[in-house]
Formats: sequence, structure tokens, C-alpha cells
Amino acid sequence: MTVERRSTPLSRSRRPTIKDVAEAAGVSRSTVSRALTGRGYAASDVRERVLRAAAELGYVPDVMARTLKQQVSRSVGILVSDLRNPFYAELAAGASSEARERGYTMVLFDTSLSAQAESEAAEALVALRVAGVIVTPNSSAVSTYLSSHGIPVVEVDRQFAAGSTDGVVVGNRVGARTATAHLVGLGHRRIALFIDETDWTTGYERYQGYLEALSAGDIKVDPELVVSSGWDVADSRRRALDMLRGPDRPTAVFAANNVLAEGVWRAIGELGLSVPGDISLVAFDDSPWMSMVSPTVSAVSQDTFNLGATSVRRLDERIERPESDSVTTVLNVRLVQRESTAPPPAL
Amino acid sequence: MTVERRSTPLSRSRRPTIKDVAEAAGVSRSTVSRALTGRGYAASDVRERVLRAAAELGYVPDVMARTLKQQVSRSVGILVSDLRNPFYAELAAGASSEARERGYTMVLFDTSLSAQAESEAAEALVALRVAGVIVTPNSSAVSTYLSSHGIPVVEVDRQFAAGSTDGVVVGNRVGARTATAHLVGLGHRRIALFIDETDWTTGYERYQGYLEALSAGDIKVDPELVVSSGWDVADSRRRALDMLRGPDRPTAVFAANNVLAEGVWRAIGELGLSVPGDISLVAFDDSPWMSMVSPTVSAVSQDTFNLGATSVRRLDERIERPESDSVTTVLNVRLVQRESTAPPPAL
DNA sequence: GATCCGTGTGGGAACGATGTCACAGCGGTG
DNA sequence: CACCGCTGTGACATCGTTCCCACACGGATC
Repeated sequence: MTVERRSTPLSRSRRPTIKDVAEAAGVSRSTVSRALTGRGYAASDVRERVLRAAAELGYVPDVMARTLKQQVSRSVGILVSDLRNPFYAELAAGASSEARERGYTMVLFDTSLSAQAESEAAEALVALRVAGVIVTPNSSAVSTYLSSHGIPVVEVDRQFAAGSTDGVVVGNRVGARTATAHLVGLGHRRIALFIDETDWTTGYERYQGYLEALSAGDIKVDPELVVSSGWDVADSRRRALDMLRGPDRPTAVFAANNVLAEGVWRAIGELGLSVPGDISLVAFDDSPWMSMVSPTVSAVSQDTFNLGATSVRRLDERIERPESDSVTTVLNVRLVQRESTAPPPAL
Repeated sequence: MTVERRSTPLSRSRRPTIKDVAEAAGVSRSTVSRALTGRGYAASDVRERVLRAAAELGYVPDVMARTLKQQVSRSVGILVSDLRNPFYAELAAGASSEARERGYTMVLFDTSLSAQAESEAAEALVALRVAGVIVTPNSSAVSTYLSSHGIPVVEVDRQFAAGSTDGVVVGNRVGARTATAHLVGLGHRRIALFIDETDWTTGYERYQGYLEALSAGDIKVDPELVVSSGWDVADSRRRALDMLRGPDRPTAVFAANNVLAEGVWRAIGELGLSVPGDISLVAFDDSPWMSMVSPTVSAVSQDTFNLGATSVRRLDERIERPESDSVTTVLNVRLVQRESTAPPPAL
């Protein structure tokens, strides 16, 4: 299981500091600082001498010391709920890409849906003196705490502190309404909703969109068909098995995120139901597997990568102009129609 | 697209420092430091007074200043190739979990397979004075550079600097051999290999495993059947379409990672081939979709989360004992047999 | 009563970088 | 020649924390 190899001692005595560069170039520390940062005077021959000395020594300025002196850092924090969920992974990827472009380093925390992990992470970010934080929040606690320490926050995907902090979200209500209306338009009247929660903005809005579409189709809401499922695939699968085994099962399901959709999909497969013959399925949040299975699954697609990138852009603007009015950016979504929806089976 | 909301000024004058706490508690800075860190003497009543003052002020120690003074940080860096790939996302999730447990914060870079991004990230990590770095390397450059700056490195998933740095990998050769042997055992003789590269340890080992299994089955290697595909799904799909459209197509495909498997799967679907009737498929690296599609896809499963967690553990040990011999840890893999493999079609 | 120990506290020097300030040349101008 | 502005440089304080050192106190030992 474990293979021994030879070791390297690599006992580098000490990392070179600005003082070492100064001595090597025969100038003072101040001059080195000016030559390297480009702020202030430095004769061109001196500058060159300094640059050469720095390169030879492999000098890399100490961010800790610089930040301590300047009292501003070029790091941002990002708190996501669950990196194993492709949604958050792609969000983080988008944030990372934009952060790199803007010269920020990114400190990442996977809070694993634990409130304790979340507040520990928040405190660590304060300690790190980050310039700002992106968060997919589980409560308003993090935003409030960070704001009280003067750290700009952008809430992404869902919002708890709308009004006092910036937010970047998608058109949840419109997306959910469109998806549900699509099912209504096909003739479905018993449309189940699988949703994780309805208290946060995301779940609430998607729930509202669902209700609006039903109401527009003159369909009375059946509370039995609204399933407030848990967080993971297993839970969602179990709930779906229960519901779909019943005698008067729905003719269509709208799953409010990719995890719930996966649970429902697995349950449908286990029960041997045919899609869309027996049951139609639409998901919120397109995932790669939805275009790989057969039949392919219709979904409300959100540009998750862009969601992450946009939130970093927003954060950067906020850092530049701390006093400006807070803004909530809403990214549009679109329904990708695939093969999983059809009119309900004839009675 | 953008909604204006009211703003909050939140003009906090200044972050409280240890000096503020000291004044509030009526003691010296030294005493506050001792009381809060627990290093050195502090009378219990004084300690309590200090803790209360710190809590009241919302004091959070400045990691920058602490690190500058102590010359060791509690941050580790992680460099991954592509966060959008579930493999790297899960790897990062495992690393994050273990890092949190051990009291490290994690600075993440998505290098997007760009050599330039990779070296920029490496320099940023040196500047940040991280305690160590986890990397899924693309060359030996990063490991060499970081090591030359005295920063411990753990190479994960693949290894370029075996012998001089620690590594955590999976049993690539055994896994590939097992998967291929499974196909051979079913009677296949024309078995294609889709692989991204064969120069790095990962690709090389998987290729060797494939060759070994063929050789054990007395099958001559047909170079036409070994496809060195690119990085993304689109490329792999194109190459698969080319190969599977041909007259003497293989009866089985071994795809050496999840991305390539996705491309092959999509191509098979587009060509209307039946799995495993016309063609069998095995993948290296199990992905969620492989158990959701129909038929489900057999795969060599690696515990990717654990791969990330293990690499952080290894890094922590290395940080604790910098001079010990370097170690390569090999995690075992297992073949998950599903529905995508069967004997070849009769002639 | 001098010395020593253990406990507890404060002063002050670092850590590495930045940036203000003073000042030294130098050529030009009144 | 005194003064000015400009270019270029170095000394030094500073950021917030830690930690070494000095020292003070009370009680025990010689």
C-alpha cells in the first residue's frame, strides 16, 4: 500500500527577503521596493540591477508582510455548500476563473451544509483579512457576521440578506413557472413538485413559479403532490418511490434541482415506469447526465459557471466602491426541451 | 437584469487589534497574547477578563501578522486541473474536508490545463507562504519550483517527481488490467483503448495494464485500436464516432477516464448501437451517470474523495517531519460490474 | 536574612514589506 | 551665488502579532 522512495534534504537555509536583494544589488531596501513595485523613482540602470538580483535569488515578495503593511489583501473567500454537487463545483470553477483574471487568490471552504463549519469558515476569513467573500448561504448569519467586520459579501444562488448585501441569482420563479407551464401545456393536471426547502429564496421562488403555472392553468394545488425532500439523492429517491408506487400517482414531476432529479430518476427506473409514457419529468438545473440517459431529460438550464464568474465581478466592483448601493443581479435561465416530457397517458 | 436596492454604509472605523483588547482588559499586549493562545502564564481571572474583552470587541487575531512573526502558516494550496470535471471536484472536496479537520485553510487554483496558469499559481503560493501544496501536476515544473522554495509538495493522481516528492495515486495498472481482463474473459479480442495521454504516470500505467491483459489473453495489440484522444468530451466523441462507424469496429471499448467514457457513450448513442449487444464498454473512474444510464456502465471505481483526503494527510505528515523519506501511497481500486459488458456478438 | 523557585506580568525587539520624509546631487534661473 | 525644481536614494517608523527577556511578588529553603 505504501512504497518507500529515497528522500531529498532540500535544506534551503532561508527564503530570500527584500534585504537580501538590496544587498545583492548594492542598494537600500526602499530602492528595491520602488524598483519592483514601480511606485516611486528608480533610475533605469538601478532598476535593472535590482530585477536581475531578484531573479537570481528567486525572490518572491511576502504577501503576509505586504498585506500587513498595506492593510488590504488580494484574496477572496468562497463558501460553498457541497463541492461534490456539480452545481457548486461549476460555480466554484467560474469564480476561480474570474478571480484569477482579476488577480485575486481564492480561499475555498466546503461547508458541507454544517452551520458550525460555516461559522468557523467565516471567522477564518476574518482572520485572513480577505478583501471579500462569496457565499452560497444557509442563513443570514454569515453575511451579517462578515459585514459587521467590514468585509464585503456577495450572496450567490440564494439570498438571505437582500438589501444589505449584493446578490447574484437566477430567474428561479420564471424558470419554475416555464417548466411547470410546459407540463400544463401538454395536458398534465397532476404535477408533483420535488423541492428541498421553500424557506430560502431559491426554493421559495421555485415553489411560487410552480404555483403560478398551476394557477394559470386553473389547476388546484394538491399538497400531497408537493414533496419537501431532504438534501441527498437517497432521500429524494425514497420519497419518489413512495409517491410513485401509490395508486393515483402524478402524471408528471417537476424536480427543483439536480440532486432531487437524480433521486426521482433512479426511483422511476427501479419501478420500471416508462418516461415519458407513464410519467413526464422536468428538472431545474441542467446536469450532464440529463443529456446522456435515455430518454434525455428536459431541464431548466442555468449558466452556473457564469453565476460564479459574475459574483466575483460583483464582489470586485464592491471592493472598489464600498459605499455604492447594493445590487442583486438576476441571470436568465432557459428551458431545454428534451425527450422526457409528453402528454399524460390516456385514461 | 439588475435590481437596485438600498445600501448600508457600515463604516466600521477600524478592526480591533490586540492592543485594543489589552486596553479594554487593562493589561499589556503580551498578556493578551498569552491568555488567548494559551502559551505561557496567565492568571485565571486575568484570562477571563481578556477573553470577555476580546469577545465584546469581536476581536479576531490577524493571521497575516501572526504568520509573519511565526514564519509558518496554516494554509495549504491545492492546484487542480479542472474543477468542472467531477473527478477533480470530488478530489478537492476530500482535500477540503481533511484540511478543515486538521485546521488548515485551503487556497485553491483551477489551472484549467494551462501551463501558464499553473506557474502563476505556484508563484502565488510561494508569495502566500503556504505550509504545503497539493497538486495534480501537468509536468514536473511545479513540484520542482515549489520544492526549490522549500515548500512541501504532494503530487496526487499522477506523479512527475516520484522519488523527490510524496505522491498519492491509485492502482492504475491493476485497475486497467482487471477491466481489460474482464473483457478478455468474456471472449472479446478486438478491444479498443481510449486514453488521453500515455506519458504521465496515470496514462502510462493504465496503458500498461491494458497491454498486460491483452498479452495474458494471447491477443496481439492492434495500434489502430489505441486512440490517444484529447481532453474533452467533444474530442473523444468525435474519435469514437470515427472508429465505431468503421467496418471492422471493435467489440469492446475500455475508456481510460470518465471524460473519455462520456464521449464514447454519446457516440454509441448517436450511432444507435446497442450496449452490450453490439459493443461492450468499461470505464476507468466511476461517475454518477454511469449508474443512471441504461444499460448501466461497468467501471473501475476509485475513491476520489479519499484520494484528496489522503493527500492532505500525507502533506500534513510531511509538514510535521520535513526530513523523513518521501512516500508514494497507492489506493486500491475495484471493478464495479454493471450491465454494459457481455460476450461479443456472434459472427 | 539571603537565595532560590514558581507564578505572573510588561517592555521591546523582531518578522518583511511599504512609504513618508529628509536630503543629496545637478542643472537652470533670477 | 542663492535659490529653485527635479531626480534619485537611504533612514526609519509602521502594520499586528509573538516571544524573549527582565523583573516583581510571595513563599520555601539554607
